Amino acid sequence: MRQSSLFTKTRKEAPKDEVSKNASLLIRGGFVHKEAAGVYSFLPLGLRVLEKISNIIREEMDAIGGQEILMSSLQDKNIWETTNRWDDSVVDVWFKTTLKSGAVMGLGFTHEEPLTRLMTNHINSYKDLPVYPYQIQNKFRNEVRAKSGVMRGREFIMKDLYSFSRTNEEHNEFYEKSKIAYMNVFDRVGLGGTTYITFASGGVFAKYSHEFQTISDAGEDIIYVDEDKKIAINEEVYTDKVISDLGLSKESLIEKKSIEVGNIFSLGTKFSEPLGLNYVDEDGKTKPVVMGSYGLGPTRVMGTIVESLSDEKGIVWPKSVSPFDVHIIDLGNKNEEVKKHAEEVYQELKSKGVSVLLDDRNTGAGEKFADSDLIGIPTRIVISEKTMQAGNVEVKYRSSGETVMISEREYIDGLVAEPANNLSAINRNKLAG
RNA sequence: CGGAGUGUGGUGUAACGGCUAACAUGCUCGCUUUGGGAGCGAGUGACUCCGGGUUCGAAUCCCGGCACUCCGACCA
Repeated sequence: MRQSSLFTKTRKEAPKDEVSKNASLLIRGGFVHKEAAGVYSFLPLGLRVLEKISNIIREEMDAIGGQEILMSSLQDKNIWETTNRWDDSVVDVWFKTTLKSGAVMGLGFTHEEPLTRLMTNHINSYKDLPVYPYQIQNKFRNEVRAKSGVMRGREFIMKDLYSFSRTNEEHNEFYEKSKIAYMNVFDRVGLGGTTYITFASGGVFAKYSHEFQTISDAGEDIIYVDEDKKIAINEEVYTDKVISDLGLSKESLIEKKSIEVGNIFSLGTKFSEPLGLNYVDEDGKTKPVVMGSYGLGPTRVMGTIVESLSDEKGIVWPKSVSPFDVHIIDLGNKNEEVKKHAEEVYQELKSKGVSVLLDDRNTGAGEKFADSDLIGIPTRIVISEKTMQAGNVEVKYRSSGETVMISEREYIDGLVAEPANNLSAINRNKLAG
């Protein structure tokens, strides 16, 4: 894409009412637009990042048997009354709205109820199980206090997968697989090193639920991390008993602030029983389906990446989620030869399947560099009189700041487009096993 | 929901109760410049969040509302 035609502009200063680092940088870079507290629109650059994150999640969910669907946001109140989750005194984050007829509907904050009911149309026999539908969809939560930029919004995007299994054993098997899939996601988006599987309160059907917590000062949660075992305990269940149950010792646990980027729950038959989601087993008996739910928010992941990986100059996107692979800086404003050449390199890279943002604007070099740092594309290529005369390109890596002069031909020929699906072999094997 | 704070051109700021609401940035035009937000000049752009009140006079003081931010509580 040509930057001259990109309708968003960067800003030197963030609006004064944006304090959080993620919103400040995302707004300055032109990734998002704030509509209201906790409500953000995604602009071209931001949407590209969001789609990349979502696609990574899709690949990992599909790899463990997920089937993507898209459910409605408007929710039928009757079904939520069945499980006693309609009343505002029980669930205080509902947005509710009234139809012309006078009927009241809700805007979904999660989807256990409607999906469970939906699945009664499709699950009858043990032969129909297990099954793992998921969606990536806008969720609405009427938070009393939105905060931290895109991290805690009133409208946000969430991937929610629900598992439907015959037995607890079958459920547990999938539950363990989902942990691997989740860690794959966080690895791939660049948060692997700082994200921990965290034990949290489980509810009626399981001793624990599991959260995926990324260490960050911008976080709202407190967890206790065991660095060696790569697991953590949420403050809410941090007791001597839990520590010893998990085979950990207090001495090796370090208190950290963290961001909850995902969580998975065993639901047992909490929803299948009241909503009548049963199946006939091999023995001819009717049994309730065993369920689990698995949440992961692409918008929050995006915010967490910004919080974790940005520096004083701007964002530093990992390649896997960057809006573009390469940022070409064309310094040939007054030199048609240079301009033309930058255009040629742009076209050639595009033809190789490399996604490129070409800064062809007629502005000063300093502004181009500053914007490039802010936008945070991992690889920057500078094309100028200097580089052209030498037959070189200057390649600068956003994360390290390292600059190399390299033969242009050699560099272009060496570039290979990212494969659409780049699950690592290691992760593949883990899943196969 | 408790507490605190803030609302002034697109953005960031200034203005004792008193002249035509100032400065920077952005944007437009011209010239200059071209490897780190460069320069000069000319323009453009604000019913000072909304509604009342006090006053000869309100961006400024008072009341009400709305919005936003922060701290806390909350976060199936």
